[in-house]
Amino acid sequence: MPKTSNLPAPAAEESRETFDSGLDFDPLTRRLGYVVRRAQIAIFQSFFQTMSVAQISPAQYSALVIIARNPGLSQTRVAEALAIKKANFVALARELEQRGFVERRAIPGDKRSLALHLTPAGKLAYSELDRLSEEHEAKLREAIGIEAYEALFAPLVRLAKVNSGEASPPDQDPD
Amino acid sequence: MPKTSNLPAPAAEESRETFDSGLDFDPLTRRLGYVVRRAQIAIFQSFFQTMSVAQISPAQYSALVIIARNPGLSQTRVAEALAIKKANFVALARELEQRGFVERRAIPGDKRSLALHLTPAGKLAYSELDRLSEEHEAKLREAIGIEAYEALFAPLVRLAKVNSGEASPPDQDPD
DNA sequence: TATTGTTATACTCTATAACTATA
DNA sequence: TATAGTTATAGAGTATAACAATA
Repeated sequence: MPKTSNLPAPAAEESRETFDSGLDFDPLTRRLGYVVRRAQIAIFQSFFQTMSVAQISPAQYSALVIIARNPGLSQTRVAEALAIKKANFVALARELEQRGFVERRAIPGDKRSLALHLTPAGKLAYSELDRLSEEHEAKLREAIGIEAYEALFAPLVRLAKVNSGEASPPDQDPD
Repeated sequence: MPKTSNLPAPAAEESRETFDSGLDFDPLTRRLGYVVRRAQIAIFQSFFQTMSVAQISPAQYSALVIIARNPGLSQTRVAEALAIKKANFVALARELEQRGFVERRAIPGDKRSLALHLTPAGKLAYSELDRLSEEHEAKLREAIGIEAYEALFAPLVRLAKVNSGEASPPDQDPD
């Protein structure tokens, strides 16, 4: 077992943590977008490693979660939930269907929509994916400590909603 | 306040903040990769809005910062610092050169390398970009509060280094 | 008219291989 | 042989427009 270093977090003060390569990253380490992007890339790489046995991408996994927890949604609704354009969700849904994880059922009321459900095989795969992804979370927790880990979610979710309402800055020139 | 335990416990309370659309996002809101990705997308969109007057992308901005703070680096070194493949950095560097922000100087010692420097126009543009990007940071700070904002950097930088050393998990089957 | 699923398409990012000129 | 800059290329991811079937 790797030693659980629960030292009181580095505290960030004046010696702000930076990236390797010994260069001056100064303003960048204070640009949240840059730091979040670098973290996201690293986390996805780590995710691919942990999930490699399951051959599942982050996007596929997120779609399976939404379908598993909200059975019967239409493709458009699932795409909206994931903030994916419905046109781009077609290939993703088809892939999941061809792998036998997802079924598209015709709906009585509306002949245009297709209701998405997990197949029995999909449910089985999903429970394994849930276990693997939780294993991945554990790796991330160990990397940064449980308090820091837990503290990240709320602010990041709020950041994800930045822009949600606003569209036009101070001075707009309509026309 | 959540008690600081380092139990492998799932903790995570019950009322975790989630995304809009009223659907059940349950495991996803506990998947750091998903939350970080959604935040990154929103922050970049916000960045594009704030920086629209300067017509600069996050990647271009990050390159300008590295060149401004570390004058004389070769293209390969700048690309490495930004975790961009040197092949993909060519177009980026060329764009910055054509806009008159960056100059590529031949080096006396090595005829292969090109040393990158900001031009006077580049330095002028950079100071304006610095102002605008700081303005953007202020928006993000206001969105989530300054304490949460400040607390994000250190753990995210550490997350960005996940994987940096390790390549093979516990059980590997070489060949 | 509006909406669902779909196709086609384009544009950006990213990853790999290979070339050239130097070293 | 190795390295810096470059080209070409292929693969993802994403965005828009448009279409047929249905509402």
